[in-house]
Amino acid sequence: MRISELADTTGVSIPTLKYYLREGLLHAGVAQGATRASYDETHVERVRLVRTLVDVGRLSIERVREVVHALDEPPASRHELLGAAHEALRPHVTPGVPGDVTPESLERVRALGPPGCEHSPAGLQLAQALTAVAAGGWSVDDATLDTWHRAMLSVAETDVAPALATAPPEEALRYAIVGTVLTDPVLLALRRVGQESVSARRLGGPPTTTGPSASTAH
Amino acid sequence: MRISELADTTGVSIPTLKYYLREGLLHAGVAQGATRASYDETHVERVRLVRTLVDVGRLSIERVREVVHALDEPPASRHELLGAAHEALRPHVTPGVPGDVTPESLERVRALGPPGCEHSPAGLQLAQALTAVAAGGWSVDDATLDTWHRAMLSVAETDVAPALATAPPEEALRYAIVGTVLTDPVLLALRRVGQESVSARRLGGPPTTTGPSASTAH
DNA sequence: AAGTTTGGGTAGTCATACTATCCAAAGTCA
DNA sequence: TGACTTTGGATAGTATGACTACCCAAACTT
Repeated sequence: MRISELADTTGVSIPTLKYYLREGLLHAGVAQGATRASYDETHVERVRLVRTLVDVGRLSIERVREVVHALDEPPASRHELLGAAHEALRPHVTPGVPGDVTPESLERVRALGPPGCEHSPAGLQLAQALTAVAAGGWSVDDATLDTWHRAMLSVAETDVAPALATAPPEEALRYAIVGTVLTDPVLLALRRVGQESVSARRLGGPPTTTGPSASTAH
Repeated sequence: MRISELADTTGVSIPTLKYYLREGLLHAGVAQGATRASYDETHVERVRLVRTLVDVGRLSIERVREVVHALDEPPASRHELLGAAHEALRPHVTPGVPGDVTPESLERVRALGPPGCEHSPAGLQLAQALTAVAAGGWSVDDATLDTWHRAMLSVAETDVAPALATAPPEEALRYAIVGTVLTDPVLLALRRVGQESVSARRLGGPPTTTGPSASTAH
């Protein structure tokens, strides 16, 4: 497969592919002479991964580079695998604003999860998120946090598929990363749908603006 | 309060405040002569809102403008309020990639929620997210989606607070927007913490790299 | 009166993510 | 064989977004 075919099948332009090559997001094709190289399915798959991370996950090119480097050297042990995925997908922190966590937030994380979880990438992300909540003048009480924890635990039960345990490391890691990036928006959208349901029930109205006969124009 | 004081109390520089003024993110102060204007608590609060939306929510300036305009003209009815908040917080869609939804995705949304939900902002977001999942070569089966739906419904129960029903519209809308922006990252982090718990239990290891063979505790 | 601050405006900067051009060697088709 | 196309490799340019710098004259402060 030549670069033009790679461009055709992935829908990504040749200059952009060259850019990805330069930036180390895409491994080089097999050189066949000075002006020819051939690409295969692994390149198609990689390009699709990059596009998913960029378009859906809104990861920066730099972050995508971290992800693909992690894929090239996946951790040997199974328990490190999720940590690596979570590390790669850590949320964006705006430059200038410190990504610090308050001791209080860290303590809440410690109280919540299994022992040691406050040192895992996920635990750190939680602590940062809780710190941001407090900094934003908001608050989440312990009962609410517990409810949320249980809810997300039931989500996590469906996430950790057998594939994660049996597939070869690189594949399992890609599975975890792609699955998380693609389904995070689904969960957030389901939250909003749920809010509309609850609101309709509590406030006695339809979820959006119009009546039960649902014409829904606005 | 002069602009320099507003800058001091919010930690945002004067040029940036002027920029926000120009862009319509911040309402003008009360003019007191040609070269003086006074700002008050509403300005402080607005600046903090903008920073939260930008730093935590990663909203573009343009999107923030939409949010503040919505705040300036909050919908009269209570059920439109959540819709307005969800509309303002709709996820970023990359330019060039169509934000379309497939009929299949829309059908799944219709099957899931209350009648009419597929036309609400949240329902549309869900359909888009499901479409992106399929486009990314992933799949979410109906059982999983149902589990997630129930989980997020229990989250939503805690979200729709009495404050939303009793506070004046503008305040209720800000409450909904800020609350959602600040707590979305908490939920996603909890999901990851949950994944590490489940993985540790299933694969028989600690959640990350260290520690004793711990805990199916929770 | 000297110096500082403000509003208002224009213009410049910086980072990110691409695009565009150029070149010479290599392949392709007539 | 020779015109045409494609490629790899390199350099430079563009578009956008979010600020940041500078300037000015009219207040205001001391």
